[in-house]
Amino acid sequence: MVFGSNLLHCYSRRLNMISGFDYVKSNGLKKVLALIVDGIPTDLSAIFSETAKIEAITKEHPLGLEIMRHTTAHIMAQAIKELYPSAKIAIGPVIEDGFYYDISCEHRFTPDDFPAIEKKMREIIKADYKITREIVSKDDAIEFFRGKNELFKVELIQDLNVTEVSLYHHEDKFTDLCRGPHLPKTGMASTHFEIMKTAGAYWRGDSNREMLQRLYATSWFSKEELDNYITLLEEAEKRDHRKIGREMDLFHLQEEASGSVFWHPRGWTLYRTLRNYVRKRLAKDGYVEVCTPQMVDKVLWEQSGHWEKFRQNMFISESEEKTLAIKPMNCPCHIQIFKQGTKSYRDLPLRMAEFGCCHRNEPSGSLYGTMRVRSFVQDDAHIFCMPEQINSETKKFCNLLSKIYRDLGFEKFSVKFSDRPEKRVGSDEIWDLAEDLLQKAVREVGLEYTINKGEGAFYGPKLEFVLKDKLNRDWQCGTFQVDFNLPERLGAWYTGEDGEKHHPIMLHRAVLGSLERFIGILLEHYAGKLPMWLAPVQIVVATITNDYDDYGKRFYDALIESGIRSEFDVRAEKISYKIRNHSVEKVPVMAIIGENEKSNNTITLRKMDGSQENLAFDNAIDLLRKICKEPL
RNA sequence: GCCGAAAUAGCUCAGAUGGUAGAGCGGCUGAUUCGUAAUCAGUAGGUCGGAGGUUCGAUUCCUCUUUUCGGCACCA
Repeated sequence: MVFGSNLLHCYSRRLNMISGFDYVKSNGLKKVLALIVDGIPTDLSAIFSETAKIEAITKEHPLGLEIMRHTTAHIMAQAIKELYPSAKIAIGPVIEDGFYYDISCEHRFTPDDFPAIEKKMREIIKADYKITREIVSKDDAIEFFRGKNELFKVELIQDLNVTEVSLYHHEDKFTDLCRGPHLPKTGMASTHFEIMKTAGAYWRGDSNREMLQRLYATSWFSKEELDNYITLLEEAEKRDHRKIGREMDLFHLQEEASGSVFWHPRGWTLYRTLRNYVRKRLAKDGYVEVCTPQMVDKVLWEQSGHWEKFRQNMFISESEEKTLAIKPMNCPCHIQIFKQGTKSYRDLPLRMAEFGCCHRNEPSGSLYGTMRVRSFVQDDAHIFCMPEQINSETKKFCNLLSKIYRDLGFEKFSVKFSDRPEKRVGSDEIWDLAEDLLQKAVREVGLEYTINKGEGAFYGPKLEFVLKDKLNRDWQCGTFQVDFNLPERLGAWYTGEDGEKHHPIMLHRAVLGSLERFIGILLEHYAGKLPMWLAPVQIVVATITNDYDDYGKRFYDALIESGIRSEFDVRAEKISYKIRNHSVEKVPVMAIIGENEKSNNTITLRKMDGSQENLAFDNAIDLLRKICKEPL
């Protein structure tokens, strides 16, 4: 049993109650930020039964950092209120790596304001205000915040389904609505914080409501951790695919084609290499590849439901009397192919793939390099099958996906299982069956997964596959969706073993998602240093002086003959200049050719990390052929 | 789409209370022929994102607009 109020203090003896402070003191504990009492995170000021199960939260405890950051968020709000008394505070939660506070204020915050706010925060920490928790009735709390003109707080409390709420006071300087727990004193908050940026954010995440100013900040217990975090951000910035794409001359974007990528020769080589690799993997798994129209009459989109559900995102065109839409997805077209002729259960499963270019009119504010574009190609396929084939197709897909991710250098990925949403089509029996089969199949493959409750597509449950990159960032790429709906809407049938007509089940699936986005992920994951088989230029042959150009040419010709993507650098430059040049371009290997090589009929292969080996001419070719081979 | 910021040479960036712009790298030309991440010299690049307005004069001030960046919302 946990009580938040000090009013109970006087009864504590008689009821065998003890306060958190007493507990800490009597157990000789130090540097305790908060407690966990019978499993519930609690302030040190709390009073609880002597028999309660207690765990101390220190800096080392996972919750310690979170609680400290939360208190720091309150301190930031207090600082802002002191500097800008008219500011109204909304919410200030802890997030990964820090916290933010949403504020409504006449003053427009800019980074120039940060030092003053930070200074004020340090003053508040130094003043070491006591932080106390108070339980008040909902009505009192509403009255209190209304009196302070904190109308966001009033709205929050009104919407809470409780009779009492807890307030946190920084002595008489500042009060916030909060569930807690918090540090006992502002002085225990770390001074290793930094306000990072401002941004707009809708009140309660609703785009119809007021846009507030959000101040993001980070905070750590030690300077070292703060510095590490800043270094990590800098590292991420260096890996930015837009920057690397420019440096490696892979692609560009420009005003006149906002949201579409201009792929340069090197970028397109990477693109084709990736696509060909996936093609081969698909072929091995019994997929067939098709190509369907770019523009399709509105009528088809009306049948599929896209016209109703997805129209704002579609580019529309016209021709004579007809309204056409540029396809945002391939699925309706694949059903058209399925529908040609008659299909029997013997034709199933039919795995139909297409690297079709899709266009979606994404909101301008969401565009981001090649990661979020308006025109893109997915490694898309639809598997037409019978219900009893869902299990084996799921397993087959999961195996394919694991192989592809591993080949591309992603060892870790997680799986989310999204089950039936509230708004859905199809009977509960069908959903039971689909979820059951899908879940059973993932389990049989041996993949761990988490449940994403109610997040399935309206037509069926789905699996989502999330990659972890070298900076430990998550990227949702793969998807596997069970669809009972579209084949029916668009009139796809097959003749079953029973001689009756049935609608096939359609499995929508992609491993990489959009190739544009995936290439962005690859570039950031590898910081541009792509594995040999993906590198647009695999090797540059560089001579030390022009005296060795003939010998170098022989090697270069042999490389080209072997299908290795090579360039030949015979500029009258120093070898160190050439090495720097091609290192910046992230070419994985250079062949260095000078007197030593020519007179011994050898080649020196130098990797980007500086390591190198000297090999006989033919052995060098053999080695390069081997290491340039795609992993199939 | 919303809030905020930004847009100057191919890239990274500097600059002027309003008098038509500058550096480094890169490019080009020449010299250098060299052994592991920048050889030297010379030279050419700009409607200062676009359109209007104020002004004798605007890249600079104002308005609109496009795009980009950071978030929010969106991501069937």
